[in-house]
Amino acid sequence: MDLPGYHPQLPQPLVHHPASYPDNLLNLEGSSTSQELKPEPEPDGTPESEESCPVCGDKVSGYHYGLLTCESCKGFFKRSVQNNKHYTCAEQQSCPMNLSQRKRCPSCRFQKCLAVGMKREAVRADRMRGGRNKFGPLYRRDRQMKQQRVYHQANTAPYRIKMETTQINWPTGPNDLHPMSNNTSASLSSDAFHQFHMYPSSVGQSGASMPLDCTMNADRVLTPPSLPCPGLYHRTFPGLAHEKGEMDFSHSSAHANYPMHPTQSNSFTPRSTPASSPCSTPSSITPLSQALIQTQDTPPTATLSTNFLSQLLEGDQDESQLCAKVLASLQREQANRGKHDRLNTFSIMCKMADQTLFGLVEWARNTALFKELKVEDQMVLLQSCWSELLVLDHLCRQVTYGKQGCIYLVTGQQIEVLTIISQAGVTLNSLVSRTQDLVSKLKSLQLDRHEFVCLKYLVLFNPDVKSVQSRRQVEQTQERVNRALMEHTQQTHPGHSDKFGQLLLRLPEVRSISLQVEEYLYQRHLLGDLPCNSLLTEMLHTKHN
DNA sequence: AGCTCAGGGCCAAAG
DNA sequence: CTTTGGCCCTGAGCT
Repeated sequence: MDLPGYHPQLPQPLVHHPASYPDNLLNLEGSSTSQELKPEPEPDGTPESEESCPVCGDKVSGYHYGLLTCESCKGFFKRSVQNNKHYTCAEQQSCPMNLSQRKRCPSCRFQKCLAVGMKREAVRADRMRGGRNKFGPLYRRDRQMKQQRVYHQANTAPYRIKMETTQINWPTGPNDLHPMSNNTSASLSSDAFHQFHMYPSSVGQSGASMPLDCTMNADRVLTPPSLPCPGLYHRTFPGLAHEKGEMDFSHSSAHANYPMHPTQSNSFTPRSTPASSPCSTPSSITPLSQALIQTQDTPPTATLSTNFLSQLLEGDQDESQLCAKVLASLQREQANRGKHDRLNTFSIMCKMADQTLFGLVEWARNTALFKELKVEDQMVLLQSCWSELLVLDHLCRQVTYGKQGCIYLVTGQQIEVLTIISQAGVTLNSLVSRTQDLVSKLKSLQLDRHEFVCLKYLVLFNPDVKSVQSRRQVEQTQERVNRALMEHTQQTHPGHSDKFGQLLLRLPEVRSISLQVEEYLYQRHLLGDLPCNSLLTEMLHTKHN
């Protein structure tokens, strides 16, 4: 990836680089990618013919350099690699990529090609024509699996449920639980998040139920739910009780070996948020402005303190409250829906992100330094860095609570990374992988809470954002936070003189991941997969407009 | 031997 | 002039 230089302006969550490419190609590359962008797989047994290119959305013409792409992107990628092109983006490396705009920015197009999984090594150095490359057998296996999937769909129609953009089948036997089995093929790989929950005890019998609180081990066996705060998830949780066992967020039993949030409490009463009822918001008030307005009256939590760093930390969010708030919102959402109108997993993830985002806006608005800015500046800064803040928030959660090999959700639930990697599509896999790599680096740096908050500030107070009016003020805040971070790392890690630099060096990757997240979400948004009138969609719209 | 299909080349069209 | 993208050729691997 062509990472942007460090602009403390830059972020979301999930991603992996297949360790040994050929073995992973099957589910992670071609098929899945195309499916990620495609509303419905074709039931006629020739799904590829109608799939859309994961780079630009055009019609695919076959497998090219690792995955199904269109002829145009095939040619573009080939020329780029053969001629050793080095493109530069005139914007912020986040140009929209679709059929009509793919020619505008070759830099972003090439980056997207790489991001979705096109392989440089598949372009022959010797330019020899014809023949088969080393990926041929994998393409074939992938295609076979797709056909099996179509066959499977046709034969399990009564148990088929529609999940986000794909058709998901319940497994019908033990073999179906294998990652390489038919039901985990292309259609499933579009989004890991609706796959690793797909195995309730009454498999195939209850299409409406979608347990979100269970993880699966490497052998695809359903394991007990992994929840950090059992009380929050249990039926007896205040405000969440009596939602019936079929509720996705409450039917699991509490389990003993959950990590606990250090400040976990069951007494939290969820506040209502705009995002909890997005469609009731007046059209003239956008979710962001509403979020800004709503938090306007909250008392300042950051008072000028002698210790600048402590001041920065004062307004930081309480993880357990956020967790409860998100859960409550999701519970309400599901409760308001009919039995056959449950949110699918992708929508649930979007709701989680949306609530998290709202919390981040709330955090920003409650900080003394941010309050000093004009509302217009607050808006543009948040619009510029929201996804980076989400990524940083996710990273912080992983470093703080995450267990090795697991992704820790804001709801306290955990997902095994291997499960995602074995089933997710290219984009999601890439995101999960990159994010997990970053988590490892940050863990090894022994990042503490002060440092995370500083990174959030550095990202938020970005003087390079266009149309910032009080640029000098933003710049000064950023410099001040920068100094505070440097001094803090020198004090807490005197033997690790380069920790400060190492931390800053992680920010370009945060930005790069965030851009990939935005692009992925936007594609899903174009397919109508994102909940309407949410803060998340507003942010996506703002950038793409 | 014939078929498949992914990589490479060609070239008109577009910019 | 360069870049794009549709079309066709090639040839290893498969049946």
